[in-house]
Amino acid sequence: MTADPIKSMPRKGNYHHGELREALIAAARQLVIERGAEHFSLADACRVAGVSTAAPYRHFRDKDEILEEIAARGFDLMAERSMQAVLAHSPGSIEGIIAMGLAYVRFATQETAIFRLMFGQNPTLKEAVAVRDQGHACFAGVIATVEAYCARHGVEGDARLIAVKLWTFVHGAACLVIDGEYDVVAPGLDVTAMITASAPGLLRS
Amino acid sequence: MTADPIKSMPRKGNYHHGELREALIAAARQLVIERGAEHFSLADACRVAGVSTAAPYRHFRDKDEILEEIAARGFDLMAERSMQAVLAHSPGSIEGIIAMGLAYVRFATQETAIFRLMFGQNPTLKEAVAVRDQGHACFAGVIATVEAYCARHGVEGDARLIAVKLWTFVHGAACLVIDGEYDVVAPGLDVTAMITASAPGLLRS
DNA sequence: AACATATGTAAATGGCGCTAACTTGACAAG
DNA sequence: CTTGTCAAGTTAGCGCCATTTACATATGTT
Repeated sequence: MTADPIKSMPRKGNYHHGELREALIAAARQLVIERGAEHFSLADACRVAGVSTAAPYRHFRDKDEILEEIAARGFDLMAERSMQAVLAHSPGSIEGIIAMGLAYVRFATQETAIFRLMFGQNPTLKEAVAVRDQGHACFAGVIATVEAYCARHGVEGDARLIAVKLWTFVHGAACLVIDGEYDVVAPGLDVTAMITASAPGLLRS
Repeated sequence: MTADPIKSMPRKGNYHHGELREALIAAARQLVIERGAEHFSLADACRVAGVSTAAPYRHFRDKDEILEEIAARGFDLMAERSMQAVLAHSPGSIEGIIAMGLAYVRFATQETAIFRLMFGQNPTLKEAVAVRDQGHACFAGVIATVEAYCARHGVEGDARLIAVKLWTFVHGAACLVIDGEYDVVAPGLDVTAMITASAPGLLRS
């Protein structure tokens, strides 16, 4: 009775999964992407991972904690994509800053459900220290890039404030794009062009 | 047995409530404000209104429809507040435009849960025609105000594009403020000052 | 070999969204 | 005044979900 050929299918004969934590995160992430965070059920993730609905509670406090983990990794991914975009251009150039902003919006449109999870969906998620730290680390890259620009172009203003302005504009664009708000109000708007055109003005002071 | 003094308390002796639709919207709105849309349960709204959990289905398709109604009225309220802010200043002045932007952010901070409901919480909500229409009407006021400014100051650019830029910036600020993102990354940031300082640049082209 | 611990399961609880079938009250027609 | 109809309530129940409790099984240490 050790080997039940039916139940052993999802994990290969092991009573213990071995990597259930990662498997659950992967399953949950996929389900969030497919159906949105608000229609995500932990029970579904368990079915995908092939475990009982009680199993996650050996690895996570509750449903929210698994979402926090996904959000935190989302910040990682976004920081990585942004940095890749910056590094494709010469250091301290405005092209690098624009590329970073466009990467931000691209991330929001490509990983919409994750982006929504990262920003504001659930107020309790923001309390999570992990999420805050990742968000901070992600933004640190933006600051550094803007500081490089200011240094190279002799801008007198506070680099952090300029970075915050850029972030504000780009974040607003990302939110409005994924919500389809521009479609209602300004159909056919070229968001890329808008950001490219607005960047110099936002960097001026 | 016509008058049951116990059950008649919430509604005054009527088997039929009479204004249940409005009562449910009011109860739901209050609960959304208190606990956020994701922790709102229709059953709670029923308890507040003093009816059974099946009662709402005589007035709403499902839980989402009552949230749609609340979101749509949120756009009304926001449009009203924005217009009040504009009208406090001379027509076509930059002060009016700044006041409108600040009113937008103030709405987000004061009615955070409603604002979150209006923007992006639930993708299915956006499909609702009522919500789209209200959003459009709300933005129409912004366009008109910006057009008045452009006309008075001889700005050559497309008024609609300028309005979209302003909206983008202010929306980004509103989202980041209510998410507490500025606290993490730029503690003590004066959002009002940032918007006031950024407005002239955004209006330039 | 025996035990402790980590990690799984099954079963149960309580809440929710939603539906079906029944009931009540208001109102119009005769 | 009775009667029939319809809108708008109710109760009961289904299935799903999050979470907990008690139990079972691997794993690794001694």
